[in-house]
Amino acid sequence: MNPLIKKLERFTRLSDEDKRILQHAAASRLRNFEPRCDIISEGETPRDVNLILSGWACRYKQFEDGRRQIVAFFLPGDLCDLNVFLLREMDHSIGTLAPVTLAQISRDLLQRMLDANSRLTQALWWETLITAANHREWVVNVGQRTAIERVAHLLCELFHRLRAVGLVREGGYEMPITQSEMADALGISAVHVNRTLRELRIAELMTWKSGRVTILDLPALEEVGLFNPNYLHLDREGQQFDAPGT
Amino acid sequence: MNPLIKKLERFTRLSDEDKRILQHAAASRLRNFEPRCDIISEGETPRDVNLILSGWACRYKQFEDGRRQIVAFFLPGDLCDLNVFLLREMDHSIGTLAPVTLAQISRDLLQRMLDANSRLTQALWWETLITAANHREWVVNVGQRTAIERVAHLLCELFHRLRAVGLVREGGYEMPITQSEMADALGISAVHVNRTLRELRIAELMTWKSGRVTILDLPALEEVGLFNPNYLHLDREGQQFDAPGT
DNA sequence: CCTGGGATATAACGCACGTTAGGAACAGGC
DNA sequence: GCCTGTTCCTAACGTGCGTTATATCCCAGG
Repeated sequence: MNPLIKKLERFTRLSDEDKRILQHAAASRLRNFEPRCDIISEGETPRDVNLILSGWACRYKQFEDGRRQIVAFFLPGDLCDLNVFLLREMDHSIGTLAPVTLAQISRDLLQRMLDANSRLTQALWWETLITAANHREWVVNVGQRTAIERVAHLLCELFHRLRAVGLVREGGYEMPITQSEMADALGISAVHVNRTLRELRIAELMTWKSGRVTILDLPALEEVGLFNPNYLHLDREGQQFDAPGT
Repeated sequence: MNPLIKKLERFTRLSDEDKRILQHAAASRLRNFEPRCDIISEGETPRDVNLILSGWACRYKQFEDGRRQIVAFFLPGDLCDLNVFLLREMDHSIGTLAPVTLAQISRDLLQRMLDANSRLTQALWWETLITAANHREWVVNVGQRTAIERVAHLLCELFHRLRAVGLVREGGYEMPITQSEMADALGISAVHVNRTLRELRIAELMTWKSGRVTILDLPALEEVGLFNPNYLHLDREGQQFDAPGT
């Protein structure tokens, strides 16, 4: 099933018509990308909204001297993103990590979807605000947390987000990235990521081998990472829609 | 003049009617806040959209152990923010730094403004996307930059943003926060902020005394901070509006 | 004028993390 | 099977920044 529908349904009730429209959009212009290649680069003008159907991608910014910061992960069901409507040029890049299949939704089609359906408009507003909330938590993560707190926090975030689209099985999930990429997301060195993972492994909170993470003790891991899932806003919200202005 | 209008006009042309509506909204329910108090706290349900008319505020998140991360500064003309429409509870707090005057715009009024005027709707979309872009740059700032790069980068950001609303005079601006608050925004200690400011002062790039920052050499400061203003999207954009779907 | 309290300034010391280096494990190609 | 490259893992050493402590400045209040 379309992971975007799955995700949006956590937030608002979608009619059969809504789902049909989304299904149609997701079927438009499928493309496949290799791992570690750019979907769109900083400075380019965005043309389409991309909906990730499978695989992992990320937003990142890179300095000329080679330093790189990943500022968000894209998982199946994520839209990347609505900048296309408004911003003349990308201020960051979007690249794949694992092999990705995505649907390119043209600005035109999306505009027609929004014009015709105010519930979808609201749902996409919601997506945008959640993205910003996620960015804020990442600022906190790299700004205040210690290395072990950061690693634990990220593992918890991925667990919750992947569970929301049905990709957690047997208490774990596929983790198709390298420790070095994780380091770029957390603002610490790859060596220190490795040290930190060892600590978590020894504490029997999680394991990570052959591309699969298993969470052994979620409450304990959340405690280590000072993790509060409220910023993901994954519980059903948005009842406000039906009665705006109360 | 209303700083919000000034800011939005950098992005799109506003009709007299648009301006009248904005002016009206900004006049609704004015409130004053003392320095260092919360406008809305994490966990609360937002009721109004607040438009900062004068003074400085910030978004922040705080841990129980006292650590705090400021994730964004609000300057005059900033809206804080559209979460009110969609999110049931705040995942962060908004508090003042300097004394603040703001206009509380009710959800009701804002909804009517948006329904009646698609150009304003687009302009607020734009505001939201810029907010997210700003958050991303802050992730990069705390994740990758060294202390001196962070300080320089923040000083440059403030310079550009304040200039956009007409608050830069004689190559400098009012800086109504403490070094300790700056430390919370940059993810470094207050002591190290002080050390770093000394370096910038000795290099004759800037001065900061009695609540006023003067930028002595902007190009050099931008170079130290690896600063690229593209993420602020302050140049006129949004021509796409008038011909969506091209 | 003096006094108190917060902000700024600077120094001394410690540690969490970065850097460098190298070996082990693993995957893909032939 | 072998070769080659990438990722993982660990150890040793260095450093940028945190912590603690104290002095100084500045302004508001009396």
